Amino acid sequence: MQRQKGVALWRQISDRIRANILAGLYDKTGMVPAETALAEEFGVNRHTVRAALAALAQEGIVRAAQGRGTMITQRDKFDFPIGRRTRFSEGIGEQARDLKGILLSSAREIASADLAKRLKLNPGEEVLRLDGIRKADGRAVSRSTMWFPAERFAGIDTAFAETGSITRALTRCGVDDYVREVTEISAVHAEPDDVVHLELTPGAIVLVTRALNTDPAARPIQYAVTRFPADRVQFTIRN
Amino acid sequence: MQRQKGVALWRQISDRIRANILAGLYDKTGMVPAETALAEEFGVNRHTVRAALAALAQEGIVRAAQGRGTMITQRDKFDFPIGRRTRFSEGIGEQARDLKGILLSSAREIASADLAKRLKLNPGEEVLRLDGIRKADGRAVSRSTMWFPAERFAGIDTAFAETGSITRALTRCGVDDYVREVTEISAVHAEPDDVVHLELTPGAIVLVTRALNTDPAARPIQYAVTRFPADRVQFTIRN
DNA sequence: CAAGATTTGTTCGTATGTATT
DNA sequence: AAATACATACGAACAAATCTT
Repeated sequence: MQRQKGVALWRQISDRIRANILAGLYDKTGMVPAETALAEEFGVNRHTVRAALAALAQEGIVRAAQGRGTMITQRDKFDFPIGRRTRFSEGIGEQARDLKGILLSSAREIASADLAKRLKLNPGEEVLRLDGIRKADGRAVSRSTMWFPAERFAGIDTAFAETGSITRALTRCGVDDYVREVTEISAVHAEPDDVVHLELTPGAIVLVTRALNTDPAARPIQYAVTRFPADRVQFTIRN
Repeated sequence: MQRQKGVALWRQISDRIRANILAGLYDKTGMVPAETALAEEFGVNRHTVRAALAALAQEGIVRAAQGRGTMITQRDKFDFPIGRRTRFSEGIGEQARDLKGILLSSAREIASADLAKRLKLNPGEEVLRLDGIRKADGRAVSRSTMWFPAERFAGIDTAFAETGSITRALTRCGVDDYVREVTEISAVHAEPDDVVHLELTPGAIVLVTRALNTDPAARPIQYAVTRFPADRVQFTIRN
């Protein structure tokens, strides 16, 4: 490896590996060669290769797994429209063949002060909390924690588990229509749980939405915090 | 430092430094002690401390500068509303005292195929490109590249430079009103230019919006790509 | 299933370069 | 000019997870 002055060695190596990936050099196995092999190839220390790979992992281009190797992870982005009629299934609908929601866990709990305010509940009232993930074509595209007023939506957990769709689960609870009142969007680094459920690398980016849905009478029916892998999802707001 | 089994040393140290920062231990100087000092304090190698600090820099909690030290950077988030009437100055308005837009550079160029389509221009028509940053209370909150049809908006570069506001610059060009047609939101890691202009750490998160504004007659007047530091900004969409 | 080989993850040591004070 | 502090790079060793034999 030639030492260009002013550019760190690991950066140069990172650029070359990225170029190799884009050129399809490793397409057969879908993996980057072992760190020791790359170190030898570029004539540098294994640490230097690791720094280069860490940068690529940051970009979401590769994903390292202990004992297995460093896999290449390149995929297209889903576009997720956000608006008054936002519905997950319809939004992703045409972009994926296989779409499913999976209920991870559910619980009945007392609403926190903040949550009670958002859902316009009285202090002490109970809510149903549902944790779930959504997959499109086998790839995890979101991870949600949702809260519903417990009294009105008893049984929505099983309805969601069976249908895999919030819209259909709400229909079973007598809500034929609902609208998205407000959506907040922010971005953070992936937490350990994100890494597991969304199949990300530590340090990857997660887009976070906090959304309130109401029924046609403007009564809050659901508050949801959803986390999306930023390398697989973007949002579109049409006005 | 006690070796908890199963948790990497640098992670434990990272957690302790973060706790120290949140506890206000370093508030006097606003800086973390030097790496060598931390290494001695925790009884580990300086590399291990560097790994811990790198993780905190990733989270946007600290920011290292060669030769100077590692500074603590914690701040509140601005909330940026997105909707049909989206205007930067009004959106941030009440959240900051001092707000200004700074023109970095401007150029007249031929619209790319993609851009011409978005602005509904004929192939070969020219556009004005403006690059600028916006600061709120002295902190950079966004970095934009904006394109305007060159013919209709001649002189908007100087108008923006003088007023520091797109809305006011457009008024000077005879556009009294405009609406946000569509906004795309995604998130990526900071590029070198982001690090410089938005005062970020490498690896920090940047929220990217791509927006199209039109005049009341639905004619496109501006296409803008804006990059926001995710640790300082979030978006809200009200429906 | 067990043992060994492979591959990434962590930690220490050491040295030198470069920017800032 | 000198001291300080972060940035980069190499070497060695062992741990942990995974795969192969």
